[in-house]
Amino acid sequence: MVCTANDLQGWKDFPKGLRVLLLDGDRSSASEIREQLEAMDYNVSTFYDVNEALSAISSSPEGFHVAIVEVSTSSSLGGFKFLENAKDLPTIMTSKNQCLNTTMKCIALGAVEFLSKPLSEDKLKNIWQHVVHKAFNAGENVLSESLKPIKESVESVLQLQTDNQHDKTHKRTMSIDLENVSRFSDDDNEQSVCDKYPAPSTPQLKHGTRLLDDGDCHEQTNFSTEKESEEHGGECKSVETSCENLNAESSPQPMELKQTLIKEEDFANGSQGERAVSLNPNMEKIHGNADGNTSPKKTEVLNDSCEIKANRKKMKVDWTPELHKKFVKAVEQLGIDQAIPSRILEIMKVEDLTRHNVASHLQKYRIHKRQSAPGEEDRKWHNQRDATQRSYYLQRPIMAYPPYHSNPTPSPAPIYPMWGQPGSQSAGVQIWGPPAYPLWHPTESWHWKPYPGVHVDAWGCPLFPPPQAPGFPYNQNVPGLQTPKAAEYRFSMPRSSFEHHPAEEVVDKVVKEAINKPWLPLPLGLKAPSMDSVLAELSKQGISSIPNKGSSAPKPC
DNA sequence: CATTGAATAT
DNA sequence: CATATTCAAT
Repeated sequence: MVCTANDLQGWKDFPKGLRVLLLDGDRSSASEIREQLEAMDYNVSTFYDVNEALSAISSSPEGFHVAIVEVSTSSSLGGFKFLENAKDLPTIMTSKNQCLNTTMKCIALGAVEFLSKPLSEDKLKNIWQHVVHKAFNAGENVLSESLKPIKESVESVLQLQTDNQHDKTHKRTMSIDLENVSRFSDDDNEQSVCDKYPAPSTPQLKHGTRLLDDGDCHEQTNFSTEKESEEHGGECKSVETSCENLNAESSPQPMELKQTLIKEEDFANGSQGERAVSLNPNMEKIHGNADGNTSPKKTEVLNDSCEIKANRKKMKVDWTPELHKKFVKAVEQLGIDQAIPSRILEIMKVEDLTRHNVASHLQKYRIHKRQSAPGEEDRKWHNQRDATQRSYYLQRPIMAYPPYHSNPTPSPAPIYPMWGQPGSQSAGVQIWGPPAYPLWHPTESWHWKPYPGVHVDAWGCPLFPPPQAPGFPYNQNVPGLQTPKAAEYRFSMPRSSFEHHPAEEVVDKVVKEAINKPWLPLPLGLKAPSMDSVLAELSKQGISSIPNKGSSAPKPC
């Protein structure tokens, strides 16, 4: 998306050669600034006198893209004069003393930005944005010749992005893209805003975006799944084309930000396709499905008409296969008992995913796990009929009621399906570890969108429980259908744990686990004792009264 | 007050 | 449907 190395690459050269008019009465200051600008490969023309600068502009209207003008208290006249006479040139005012009044006046007079001195590379590096902004927001008629090439350049870059974005992401990601874009913008802001005062080069961005949501900014979602995590930094730049220009005449009360909010719906709906906003009418995202499971990339452009931009509220998370994969991986890594949203989130490291997002997905994940036979490869997303019917079936054996729940009624209740398995990476051995639950293969089991399960139907159908272990919930795998891992498990597991008696310590562990976590299914095919039997056992032992909850469950002798 | 999982809404 | 949001319990 906006931030990939490639994209950035594309951007990198653009500002170079930008023609900057520098007007500063203080020679040393001027040369200092000039150096900084030139360090960024900007083409700087220095002037020490307003009139000279203005005449230069008039004699060469297309000679400059942007101006940086000093407006010191002493010679303020010059600065403002320039501002008033060079309205076609995006002008950035600078001053050593940042008095609010001066700042406001500058802005009111049409300055695109006010930067307090000393100027730093940080403050200067983004000045090109004003140029782009101008290029896109000025009416075609007003667009000076010098800006056209820039506009074209930008357009081509954007177009490029679009084209390049074949990677991943889904179709409906468009909306997300938008998200991204704005998000990045924000980032930019944050960065610049961070360093002390507001020296950001993109004032418009600020208002535009922020105010709107802060409240729920956490809800963001963007993913470029994978990679981006690495390239964070602050290199991403986004073009902002906000519409609210600072009008020269507006008086000192810039605080008036009225922005147009866009309802999420706009995005949601619009994102379907037409919503491309924009600069470039034809910008759109392109799907590319290189390899089966990757999805297309998103792309976004912002429109220049005054309405897009900001609202980046929370868009829906698109659980692409990649993302889901990460999710699953995390879940597996954590193991069933630790797979909680916050942890999963940590492991996934997908920026902007929220705990809520994960929780929600986790919920779905668990549900699916529950429904599909525990050990297999997923399958069936479709025959819900089957799924539903079977679900109870499958679950029942696995459930472990806490002892006091005697109620033998087949309620779908407290079952905790093992949708996640301890350690997928750890070979079979691990299985024996702590939780010691047999692995069934949760992970892949969950076939995500891309491919429908293979032998799906055949699979965990409750109707065809594995011959060998009707009562053994973990063994529902049907021989031919399992994945290699599953098969492996099948062979190794049964052997040690069933054909022979498991080692004592193993049993201990398992029992311990079972006691500590009564909500989990009992391992080893054990069934929870019925209340009656428990009571009976207790009375045998001379215990007639039950403590009532709190106190731990009766140990399975 | 933060997290979790389930229920419910969109 | 797939996600998000809300809710009740920890």
